[in-house]
Amino acid sequence: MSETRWLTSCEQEVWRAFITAADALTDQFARQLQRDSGMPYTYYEILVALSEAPNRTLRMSELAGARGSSRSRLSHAVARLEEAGWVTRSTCPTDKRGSFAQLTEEGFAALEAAAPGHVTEVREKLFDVLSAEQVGQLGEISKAILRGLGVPDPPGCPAGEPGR
Amino acid sequence: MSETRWLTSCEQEVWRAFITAADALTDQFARQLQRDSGMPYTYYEILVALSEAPNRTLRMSELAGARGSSRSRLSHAVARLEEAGWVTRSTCPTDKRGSFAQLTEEGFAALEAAAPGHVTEVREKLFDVLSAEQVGQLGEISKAILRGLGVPDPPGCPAGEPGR
DNA sequence: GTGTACTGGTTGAACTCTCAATAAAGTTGG
DNA sequence: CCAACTTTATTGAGAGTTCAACCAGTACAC
Repeated sequence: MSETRWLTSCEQEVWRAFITAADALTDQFARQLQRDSGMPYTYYEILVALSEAPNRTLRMSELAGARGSSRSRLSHAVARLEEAGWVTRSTCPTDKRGSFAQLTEEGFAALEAAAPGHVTEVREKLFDVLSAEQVGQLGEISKAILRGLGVPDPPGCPAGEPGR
Repeated sequence: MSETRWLTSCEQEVWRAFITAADALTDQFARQLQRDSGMPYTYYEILVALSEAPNRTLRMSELAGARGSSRSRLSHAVARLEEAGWVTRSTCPTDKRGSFAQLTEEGFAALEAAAPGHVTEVREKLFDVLSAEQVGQLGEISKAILRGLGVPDPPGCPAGEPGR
């Protein structure tokens, strides 16, 4: 054990600004979604993940792994989503321990209804306040953090592509 | 109402990397604190805010405002911190509606015990994985986001100060 | 003064998340 | 084959957050 390497005042400032901004931002999005679409942000993410999967279906464990969610959390969440009629569960025929979660039409409709408001919020509160250069920097910084945490980052846009 | 301005694929990638990184990072810190010091991150922040206040005392509303916490949340949290013996409450003599929260010696000791582990985590998982340039960029980006959200950012280090 | 509105803070219920325990199905090695 | 282990998913209790409702106490008006 060595001595604690304390933060310099500059680092402290950056740290506080970052944690405050990240927190306020996620809070903003969570509230917007809850208010306008009646779903927590984590549930929205589940619906998004399912909507992008082949046949709009994923194993519970894949769904949990897709974002850093625990199995337990997912069980509770999907139970709730099933109540809402947005997802159905079925057991895997080849491995009877496993469960599939599938997005229903209602779930997809709910997602489509929620998406515009959410995207608008992300654009206004994040991309509109940053320069193109800063957006690039933020991407690099985020990836560096993810690497440091041992989270695999998805491959992406090779810096210069027009996009969409 | 105009058309939704959707995200380009590059923007999507940055957005996901950012939200994932911010999430994983805060999660990491929250777990580390809970595991090693038995307190949630928000409680740690409350103790920090109190420790920096004159006489280690703040009005409940100031404490709530200091970070984006609701009054209700603070009431519950401080009630819990009082149970733990880390904070005491007293009514304001000039305005009998108001309450003061004051950090106890035990609370200060708990904070001092928790700080090194937390700071070490912040250094390893954030500052060690970024270049000095990126740290500066992250500071600017965070401040821009805060401005966009209407959150006043504290004044700071004028770019070039050695720090601490 | 009394009525009205506002502010500071607390409370309770509903909900989400975490952690530990559990059940059930699959895997491995003698 | 069967016992020990691992994996997949669920469950229940406990803790924190949110939202709405709620008391005081204060401020402003007439």
